[in-house]
Amino acid sequence: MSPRPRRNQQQPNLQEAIKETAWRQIAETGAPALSLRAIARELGITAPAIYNYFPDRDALVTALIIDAYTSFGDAQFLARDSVPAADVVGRLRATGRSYRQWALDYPQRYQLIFGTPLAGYAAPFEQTFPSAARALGAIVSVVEAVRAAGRLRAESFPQVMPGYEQAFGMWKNYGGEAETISLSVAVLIWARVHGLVSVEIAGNIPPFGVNGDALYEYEIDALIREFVQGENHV
Amino acid sequence: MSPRPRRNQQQPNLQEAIKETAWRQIAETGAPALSLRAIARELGITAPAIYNYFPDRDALVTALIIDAYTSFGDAQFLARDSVPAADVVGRLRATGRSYRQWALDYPQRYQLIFGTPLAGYAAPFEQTFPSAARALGAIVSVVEAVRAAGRLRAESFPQVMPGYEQAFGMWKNYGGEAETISLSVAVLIWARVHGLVSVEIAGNIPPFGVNGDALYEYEIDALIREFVQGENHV
DNA sequence: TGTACATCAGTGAACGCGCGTTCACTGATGTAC
DNA sequence: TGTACATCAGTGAACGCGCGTTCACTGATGTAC
Repeated sequence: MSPRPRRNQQQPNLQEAIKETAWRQIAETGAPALSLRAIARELGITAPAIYNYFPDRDALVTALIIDAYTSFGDAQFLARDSVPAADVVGRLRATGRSYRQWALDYPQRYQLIFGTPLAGYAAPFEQTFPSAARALGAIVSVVEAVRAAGRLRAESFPQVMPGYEQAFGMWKNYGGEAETISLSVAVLIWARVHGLVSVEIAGNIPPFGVNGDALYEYEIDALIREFVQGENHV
Repeated sequence: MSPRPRRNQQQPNLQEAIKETAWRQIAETGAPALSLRAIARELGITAPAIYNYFPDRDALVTALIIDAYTSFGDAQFLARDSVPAADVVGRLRATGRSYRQWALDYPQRYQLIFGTPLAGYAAPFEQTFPSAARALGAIVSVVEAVRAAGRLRAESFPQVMPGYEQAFGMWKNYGGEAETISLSVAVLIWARVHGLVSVEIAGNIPPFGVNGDALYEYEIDALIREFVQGENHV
């Protein structure tokens, strides 16, 4: 009962080809306009063939979202782990930089997971949550490391919101252990970083271009100045 | 040649009724799914009747965007002007609070103007720019007032990006006079505020609820701490 | 090596749907005399 | 006050389109003997 060899020579991995084509279309016409028939057309197959790989359109979207979170999380952890664990500030900086870089590299993916939700599509929570929690867990882990090193300055930071206690409980299963205060601070850091990045990506104002680098670095410095105490230049 | 009285008793102002219905539909099914036929159905008229008020679907969307910017700008200036001009910090605080409040009051409007752009729709720049510049000009004017009072702390702030010089030139026609540095700082402030608000609105994480107030106040305090010097409590 | 058979990825026709937009029209409303 | 006329907001039918999804099918591929 060995697995059957591929039959289609042109598209050895149709499942992947479908997703790649979907991303290209999302980049061109936006996620809401994603169309199975258009994907099939571009791939030179007929639309029903897609149903051999995804039960329906929503399942394809879900797969795209999970892939995006996974790719994003990979980039986050790769950046974090490129700096020695002892250098907590360096890790915070690297993770923050990586956040923007990934968003600039894959703006469509970024918009799909963090932008306006798709109309008529509700992401199945149980399916997407693990990859989402893992991805956002990188920043949490870095903040937690700052706290564990006794260098988190958050005395005046507002208490985490009650509604988050439950989410935080689930978080621990996928995103790793962290004190509540670390999660709270991470939410604010995430919001700041997301703000700059989404403004830069959305295209509602002129692109930041190279100078976006300087603005972004300034913002990361401001975050470190505000939330980290002790020698900040390693 | 006096204007003709209304003929339709049920809908004395159909143009407005169309826009209101459009907003309701955007709230329910998202802006990309906005449909003239669905609007007509809800209003009890036929779809072609809409063409007496808007030349096509895009024109309706443009009108909605302009209305949203206008409403947003009104709220911004109302908040700003509720504080005496001499109290520059109070004005910054009031404008910042108003930003979030308007977004929470009208999340669909907020998403339409600041969220992911609509696929296949390109806002006609000349039509939307004035209301957009005016609306965002409120924050700029407040930062400029801080600067004019000699209290803007922005020595280490990165220079404004070259691509913005042109945009800034146009800005002055609609958003008012301001030094380049004030615009630069305003962009960052806007990005921070937008980050928190869009995270809160998008629904990708649990809602902040009442505790969002505390987090938002913290963020405004942080901005004032960072960018304003002198006695900050008036 | 050769033949009969099972698998199953992809096809092509068809379904019902909602969409934006056009067009000739109608009939109530208002105006001119 | 009464009548003929002009206006024009809204109608209803129709267009061509693309969509997601179903279904019976086909025919190349692989397997068993």
